[in-house]
Amino acid sequence: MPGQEPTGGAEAFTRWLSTDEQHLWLELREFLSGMPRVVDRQLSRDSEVSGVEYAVLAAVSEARPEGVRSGDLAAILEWEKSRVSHLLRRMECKGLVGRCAASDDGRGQKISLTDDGWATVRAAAPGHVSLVRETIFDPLTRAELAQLRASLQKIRAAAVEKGLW
Amino acid sequence: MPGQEPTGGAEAFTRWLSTDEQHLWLELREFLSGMPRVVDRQLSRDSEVSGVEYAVLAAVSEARPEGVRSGDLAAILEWEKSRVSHLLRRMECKGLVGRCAASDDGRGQKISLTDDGWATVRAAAPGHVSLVRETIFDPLTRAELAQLRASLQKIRAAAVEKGLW
DNA sequence: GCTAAGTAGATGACGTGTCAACTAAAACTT
DNA sequence: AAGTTTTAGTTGACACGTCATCTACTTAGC
Repeated sequence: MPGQEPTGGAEAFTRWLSTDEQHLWLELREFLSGMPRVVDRQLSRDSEVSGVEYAVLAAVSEARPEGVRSGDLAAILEWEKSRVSHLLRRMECKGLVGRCAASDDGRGQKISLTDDGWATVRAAAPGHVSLVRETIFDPLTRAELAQLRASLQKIRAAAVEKGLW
Repeated sequence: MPGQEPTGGAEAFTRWLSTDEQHLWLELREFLSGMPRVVDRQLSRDSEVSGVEYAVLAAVSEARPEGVRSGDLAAILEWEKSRVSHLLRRMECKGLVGRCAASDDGRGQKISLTDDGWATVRAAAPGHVSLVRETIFDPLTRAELAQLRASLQKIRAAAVEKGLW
């Protein structure tokens, strides 16, 4: 539906989408909004964390044990710093992560998991991985997976080139 | 990073992700969070609407001219009713859509575009379609597009089967 | 050393999505 | 017709992401 000529205007040389293209774009849009919801739902049904919280827990759990700088976390996750900051505040309130002042830089903190954070990520990981495996890796052949990855990379590259990624 | 065994636990028979699988899953996650942002950014840079607003405008613009029921809108967009309701309220404030009581059903309203809504969607459509074409349809071959669509459908089907879609 | 520029991160405002609870009108039941 | 159940849609609380702005520290230039 969004991709078709809006009834009435024929002003410019826009190459509107064909019916086939519209179907794919629709499928893609549904995938973009639906898939994160699926991940979220599985996690908050089977554990006490949301998808984004899990991403943070997992990232911190894989960093050096002294803790990670919140800026590094933002880089790893490819998120905005403020997004990380907001989320860390909420997660600190829940007792999932702890912050302590960085020794070398008076501005930053080292983020690390609390015992609760560790317990939570350990409890959540198997279900999460199973979901990913059962929805992504099991239904597709190796060739399809490779092709999928290549296509996503091409799309991303095109967006990067337009300066919008 | 989320998909690997959380250091320390070897309790259960979880089939953790291989390095290759982790890379694909990472690519996919970046795609899931990055792509909607790309669409959003293009729209709010070149017009006065967000991605979700555009989706509503486009959907309403293609419905019968008397207007659409908000529930139908939710079905078309595959959104929750409350999401549609919230968004319509905001869009009504901006003067993009109008509501009038449905003649046959005292509960519902018919949603339709205001002149402003029409002008907005007509102005935004070409740029939006160009973005989609240039990031999705131009970089990929017909075969890749067909394959992409098939893969997304398989993934979605697997999620539906798990009752999480 | 002192000022200027840059960096780490926090914060507030705002738009957005979700869930659960709610209101009111249909539709069904007997 | 009165009561029950569905259905349409709204609302409020809350989590979340983005943007612009702010503070405090660090670094570079002189």
